[in-house]
Amino acid sequence: MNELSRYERQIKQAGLRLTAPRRIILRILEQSGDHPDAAEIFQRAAKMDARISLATIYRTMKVLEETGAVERHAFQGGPARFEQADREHHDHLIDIETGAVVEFTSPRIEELQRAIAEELGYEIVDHRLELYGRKMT
Amino acid sequence: MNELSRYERQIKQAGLRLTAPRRIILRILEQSGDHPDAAEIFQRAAKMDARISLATIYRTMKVLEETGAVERHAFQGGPARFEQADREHHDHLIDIETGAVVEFTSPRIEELQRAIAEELGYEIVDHRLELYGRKMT
DNA sequence: ATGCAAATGCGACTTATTCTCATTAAGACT
DNA sequence: AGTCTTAATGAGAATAAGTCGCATTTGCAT
Ligand SMILES: [Zn+2]
Ligand SMILES: [Zn+2]
Ligand SMILES: [Zn+2]
Ligand SMILES: [Zn+2]
Repeated sequence: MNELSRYERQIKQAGLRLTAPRRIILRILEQSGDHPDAAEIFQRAAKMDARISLATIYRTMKVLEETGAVERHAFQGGPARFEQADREHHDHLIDIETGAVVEFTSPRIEELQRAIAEELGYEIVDHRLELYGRKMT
Repeated sequence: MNELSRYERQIKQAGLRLTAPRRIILRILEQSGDHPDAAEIFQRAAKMDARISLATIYRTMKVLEETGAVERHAFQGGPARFEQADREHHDHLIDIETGAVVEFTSPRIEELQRAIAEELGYEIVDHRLELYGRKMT
């Protein structure tokens, strides 16, 4: 009866308990192709188990972030948004008209960032690159 | 007696009133070489005129942002931080140990961003590039 | 099956920011 | 200088996002 998902295994390996709320939240993240915020995850979770509380969503997101299972983004002003972390690193372009989030990667930008930081005597631990744009006609 | 600063002129040209609180806040921004948040600006302003309220700081920062006099940054988690907008565009590296903010520019990254957005069919309206790092030993 | 610590639910709290509304005061016009 | 109009302010209430304290529940090692 061990049908543990990649994420469920990650939880256990971190010495954490695989509780019902965590299972549900992990399932939601696996199924989401978007970048939901805590309130959205809460709503989706409520459909599977109405007992789950918003505080648990926040706590779980923090735990998942710490174990490396999810990534947290804080786009312009809005609440934190999350996505699974098992994908290749990418950055985001946000459509300022529709709010749509487009993902992209640029090895050259990544390398330039590294070089810039190094020149300043720093080692990059994390970075954020967000482009805000509007569709060209 | 018309010793209007660049910013004060900007305010008037936007059809806004040049009030005492606005003068004070503008002076503070002119003198700050750092990236203060609303609370810090409030404290500095209180030294010049104790009547000024925090709500006015927030309102004024919004107005100044709209008139293009200041730029708003939202670094990792913390409150919004501001700086004058009359400088050359630059991005930021934040020291995760000390909180220090180092500024840098990279024409190559800027150009790459433009090219990426264009390829995706977008025109960049704004962007954020923040590096979070720790000093190399 | 039992026990204990970890995790949860709930509400209170915090932090950052915005809003409401009565009062003040810029700036325009005598 | 005095008056008027209305934008801007101060003070505090309200809101939004997230965290915390604590009694209760529950995963899971024994
Ligand atoms: Zn990147
Ligand atoms: Zn993404
Ligand atoms: Zn830039
Ligand atoms: Zn700067």
